[in-house]
Amino acid sequence: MRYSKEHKQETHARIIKKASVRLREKGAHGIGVADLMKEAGLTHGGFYAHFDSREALVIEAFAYAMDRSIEHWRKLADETPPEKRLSTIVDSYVSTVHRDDPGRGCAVTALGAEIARESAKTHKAFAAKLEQLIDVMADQIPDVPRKTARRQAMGTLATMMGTLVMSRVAGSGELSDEILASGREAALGRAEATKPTAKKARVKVN
Amino acid sequence: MRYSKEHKQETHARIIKKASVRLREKGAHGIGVADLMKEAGLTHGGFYAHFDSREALVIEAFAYAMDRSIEHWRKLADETPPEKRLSTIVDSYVSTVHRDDPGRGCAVTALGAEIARESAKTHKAFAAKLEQLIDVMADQIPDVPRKTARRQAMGTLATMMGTLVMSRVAGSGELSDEILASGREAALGRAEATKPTAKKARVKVN
DNA sequence: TGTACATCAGTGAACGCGCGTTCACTGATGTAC
DNA sequence: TGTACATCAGTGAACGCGCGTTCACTGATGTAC
Repeated sequence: MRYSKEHKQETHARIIKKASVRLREKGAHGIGVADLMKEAGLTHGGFYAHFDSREALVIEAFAYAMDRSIEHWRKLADETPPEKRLSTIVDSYVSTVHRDDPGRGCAVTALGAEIARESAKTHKAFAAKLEQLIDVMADQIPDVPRKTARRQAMGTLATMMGTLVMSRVAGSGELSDEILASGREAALGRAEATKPTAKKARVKVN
Repeated sequence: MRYSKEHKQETHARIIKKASVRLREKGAHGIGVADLMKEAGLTHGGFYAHFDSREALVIEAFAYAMDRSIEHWRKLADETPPEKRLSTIVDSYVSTVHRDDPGRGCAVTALGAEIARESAKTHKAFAAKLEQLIDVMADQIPDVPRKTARRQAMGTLATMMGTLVMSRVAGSGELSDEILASGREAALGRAEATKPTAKKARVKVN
């Protein structure tokens, strides 16, 4: 063999890493194979030594992005006392930093609607990673049955993601900041509201 | 003049109407000018008698879709007693019918992430319509100051939109249905929680 | 009312361009002796 | 250790195709007389 196995793997990983950033920034169809390879310091011809097709790269790059999110959330949770874990994740997600840097942010908000229209293969891969994301979120909700935690996690995630999409649509002015603030409040308010004591209080008024 | 002014306007409207469906279904870049014209029963050459560019059509078609949403929400609200208006809108939005028919659904969930990457012109048009959507939503929240209503509206909208995006990413199986149920609960739970009495109860536990 | 002309929405061929993919080739490095 | 050979990651030209846009033309209908 000309190059060591590691060499090829390293190149492969580099392509995916750079692509995962640019695809989140520009959309699943917003950047071409040639430019993606250039990002990795290569020419376009070598692409097919690493991937069967452009679509295969999109799938791998997406999975990579989702794995980084999952990893990031787990790390945030590890560094935070249990009762503050959820709010720490929400605060880091629903932020101007995240809004203004989609390339290193959540792949669901950046690519979700587009991927939902792709081939069944791409779609399936995306759905599997979303399920993992829900699980990590549910892990941060203590003192309730798993089913409740998952339900809670889905609701909170939906608020977080919807907030980010809306804030990006709104640009980066006053309205956008207002949306972020409202979304943060909505996500955390509900999180608070379903803690055991809070839940009791909420039930009282329904 | 060959045709009456009305004739051209009718054709123009027909192109936009059909395009607004197909663009929501296939994405802002998912269908070409020729196919869009075919949808309207025309050939592609005539396109530029109606629009300066493809982008101009996307902007008009998007605005049309948003206007239909706004109209639909207002109509739903008119037909519903005040205290049930918000939940009626949420129920119709966070539904399998909406999830499975993006072409006739909310343009923000279908195109939001994509449009956020477009030219400033497109982006601005989108942002203006989003603001209107927030206003309509805020109109359905009675008994609180306008500012609170708007904040509440943004949070609820974020949950609704995030839920729909997530459910579409999840496909149309069990997970997807679970996401819809959780999102509906999250959106409505919060709406309840911020009614005057509920708000008081929630403050108590914070 | 009937006829000649002007208008312009709509047609369909053609354009230039960018994209995903293919392919013959290169040359640095691992392997065999 | 040194040399000849084999491998294959990476190169860059070329391909076919679809797309947005342009343009010369058409022909149905409104208008002028």
